[in-house]
Amino acid sequence: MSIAKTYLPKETEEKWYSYWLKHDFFKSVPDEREPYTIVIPPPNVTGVLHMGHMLNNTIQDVLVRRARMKGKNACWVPGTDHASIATEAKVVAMLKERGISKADLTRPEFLAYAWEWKEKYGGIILEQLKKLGASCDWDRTKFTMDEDLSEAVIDTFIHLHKKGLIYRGIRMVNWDPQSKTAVSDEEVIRKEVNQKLYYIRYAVKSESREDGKTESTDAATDLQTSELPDYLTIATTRPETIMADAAICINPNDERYVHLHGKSVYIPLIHRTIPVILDEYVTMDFGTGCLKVTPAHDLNDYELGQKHKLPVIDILNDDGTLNDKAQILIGVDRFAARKKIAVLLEEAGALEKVEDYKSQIGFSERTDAVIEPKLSMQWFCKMGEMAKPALDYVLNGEIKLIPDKFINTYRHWMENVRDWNISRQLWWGQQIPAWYLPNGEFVIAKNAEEALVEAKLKNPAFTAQDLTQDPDVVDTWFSSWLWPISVFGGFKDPDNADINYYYPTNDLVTAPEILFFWVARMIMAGHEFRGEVPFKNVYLTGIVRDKLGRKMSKQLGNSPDPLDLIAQYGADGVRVGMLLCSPAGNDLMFDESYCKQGSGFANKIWNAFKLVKGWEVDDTLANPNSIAIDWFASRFDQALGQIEDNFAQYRLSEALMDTYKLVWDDFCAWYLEMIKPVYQHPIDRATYTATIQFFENILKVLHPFMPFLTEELWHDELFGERAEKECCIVAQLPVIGEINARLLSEVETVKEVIGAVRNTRQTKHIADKEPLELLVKTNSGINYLQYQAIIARLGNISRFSEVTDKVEGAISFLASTDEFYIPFKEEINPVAERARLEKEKEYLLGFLKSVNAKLSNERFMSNAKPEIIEIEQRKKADAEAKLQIIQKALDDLAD
RNA sequence: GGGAGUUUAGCUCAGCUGGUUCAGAGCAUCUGCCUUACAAGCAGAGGGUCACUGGUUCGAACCCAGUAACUCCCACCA
Repeated sequence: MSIAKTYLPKETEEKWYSYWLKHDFFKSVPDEREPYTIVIPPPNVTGVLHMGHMLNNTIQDVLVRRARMKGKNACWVPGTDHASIATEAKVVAMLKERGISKADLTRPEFLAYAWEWKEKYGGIILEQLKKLGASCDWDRTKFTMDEDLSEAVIDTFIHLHKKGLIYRGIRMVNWDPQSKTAVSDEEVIRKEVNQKLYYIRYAVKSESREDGKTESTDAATDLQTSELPDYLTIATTRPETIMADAAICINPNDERYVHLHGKSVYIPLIHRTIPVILDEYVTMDFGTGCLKVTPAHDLNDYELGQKHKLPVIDILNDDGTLNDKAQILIGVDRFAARKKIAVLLEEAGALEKVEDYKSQIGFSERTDAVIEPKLSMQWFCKMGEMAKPALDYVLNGEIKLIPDKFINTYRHWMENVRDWNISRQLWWGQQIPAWYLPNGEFVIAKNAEEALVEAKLKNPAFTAQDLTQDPDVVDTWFSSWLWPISVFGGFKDPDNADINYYYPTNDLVTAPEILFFWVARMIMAGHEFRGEVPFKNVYLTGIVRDKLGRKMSKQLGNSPDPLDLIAQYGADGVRVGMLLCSPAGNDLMFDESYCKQGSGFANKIWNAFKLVKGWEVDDTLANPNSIAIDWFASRFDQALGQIEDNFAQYRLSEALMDTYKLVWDDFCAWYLEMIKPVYQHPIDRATYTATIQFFENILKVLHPFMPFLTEELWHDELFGERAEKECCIVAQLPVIGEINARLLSEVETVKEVIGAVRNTRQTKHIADKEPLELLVKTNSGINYLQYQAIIARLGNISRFSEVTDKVEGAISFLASTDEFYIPFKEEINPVAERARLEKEKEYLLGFLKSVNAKLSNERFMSNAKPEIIEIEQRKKADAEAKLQIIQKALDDLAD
């Protein structure tokens, strides 16, 4: 049987993923083992896999697989989020393509289409995750609109309403005229936009002039012909809202406008009279110092209007067109109206000037439409009371944020939390369980029947026909905040075996941008509904950016297709690639070359396997490699400790790098080269057995990072017969053994010797093939003869022996404090040799000087810790010893 | 405007309580090797004013103050 020259991921991945599924390795049911639980941040059903998902799910899979291999009962619950706004938008678009308008459909008809869409496309992203190797318990797959999850949403709504935490109120909301729904503050993205600042003149009503002189109000309609043009000028970016003005506000301290106190002005074009009001809110040196107050279309104006009891005139329809209250341009879209009104104002002589102006504008995260501040009746959830315990969990460390720099951000947000607008003007989602009565009251109930019962308590005469359910649905986050509880059925049956076993979950892996609207709210829900935290650790991943630091997005087209990457580099290669550049909590500058490095690593392992696989064993041979075996055993355990430590601190990319170097450098470049038999020669049994054991342990350590390759190799006959269910995925990680520190350190010196020999070959142009002689004069006490075989093999040394005196006519170097000589026929250039030695001497003298400076410094000696002083003294002795050797060499050279 | 973070080699990042020859790793680069596992390889080498300025300390990449650049969050003047 011939082995492929390189690792071929494709068949391997398909084969083992279905094998794992077939044997239920991802499946978890409560048992006596310690649980390890992760609930997936449910991707939108509309979603397709992007690089952010790749990173996020790679990390989760690494954590889950590692937990499984540490003997825990690992459970990773997958699922999707119904994403009301995004999905409804997709469904509306799909219907439009089919020539159907949402407006022509009844709610049940629309929902039927939506479900049809969900069934067809909703599972795509989960299928894509399988390509990555995600070891989710697919039998537990949940959807935020599953019957039981929806029921939990309704029940919690009722519960919170009863507690007085949910209320209905008029609020200025962020209105998305495109999706015709309110969106939360967090879903509004502010961008700087080039705009125009329009300076508009409002004629002052003359009859209230203090001189008593009266003027026809008509005069104000035409400023150009007015004899005494008496007007004020306001600056606005939104001239189309002047018809909604309720007042003009000036600062009472503004001396320029004292004459306007108590006056009224005419709104241009429609000639409605509005008062001039005084409030210090107005900044005198901004614009003209006169502010138009438009309570219906600006949050601050609304508050100002409340304060001054101004009427609210809403001139916009839900779709952003002007309504009849505007009196003019009725039915025209707000942006078209802006242009038209500028022309009209110009014609009326009311437009003083137009300036370019930059300002921040809110855009809907989901539809990218310009957000319209709009007054509307909405449902709210009070946050203050719930935020307190949720903040405490994080501050007292019951929930750890990784990295912890996010604690400050979290606290800042929780201390300034605002009530949560939970209603959305959509159909896709859980409909708000509120029924309105003809008298304007409402009842909250689980369903229509119970609502009627409630209604009859108010008035027995009410019938089912009198009840109208609120058409809105709850915010998507109002279902996903329950996710860690609801996926385990913790609402329907709060004492069931699953929730008792798996909850609280262990780690949550998510993006920092949803720390507030998802993570914080899950913590609130956890406290409110179960009295405990929903998870213990929150690992916050970075944003995946391209090399130029731009966020990867569809719009920019700078995001590679993850499935293409997997096809090209293999899932293992991509997983390694993602982790190589992903420090926790920091953004990662992703570049495809990391995946290349990942697949190169897979190939390296594959080739190491090929080498070992090709060996023939001869049982009659003695074991010449016991030192190498002992060394690697210690080195492996040492690395295992570092890896464990890095995992404990969630430094996944560090843990991967430790593993990478262990495999590539220690195992392949050093160990295998030490023990590799000469071509076509057999190997002894002891070395062979030890090597296979090492390899097997390496596969285990690698498995969480590279599940497919490791599983593939694991089943090779090289590693012996395995029962069908004995898979790498469920193997137990090796336990750290005793580490021989002396051996590790001596081998480091031996490596140094080999490096020096190789370096000598390079600089003296001696071919690698040409064997050399090596002599050592030991000062350190290291018994180099022990390492003779290794040195001979890796340095291509034909004769290695110890000497007691300096060797003449040889190339020399120092390793530790030991002197090494390579007898070499080429005449040594005494000038160059002297220069080399002088350079080294100079360096050592400088070094010694700094050490001595410390040691002769009284304050150092009295302040520094004893172990530090001891180290310094050892450094001194070491340097002095080396100096002596070099000085002697220099002296000899002078002779 | 308020808050947080970042700044270390060409790139991506470590550097944990201030103290080891502490200035590191991987990638990239350069040089030499097509040595029977791997050229997706092997061996070797070069590369840094630790953003800047000052301070504390026996000692600073690390602590403090200030400055600059970049990033994110929050609020927002029409």
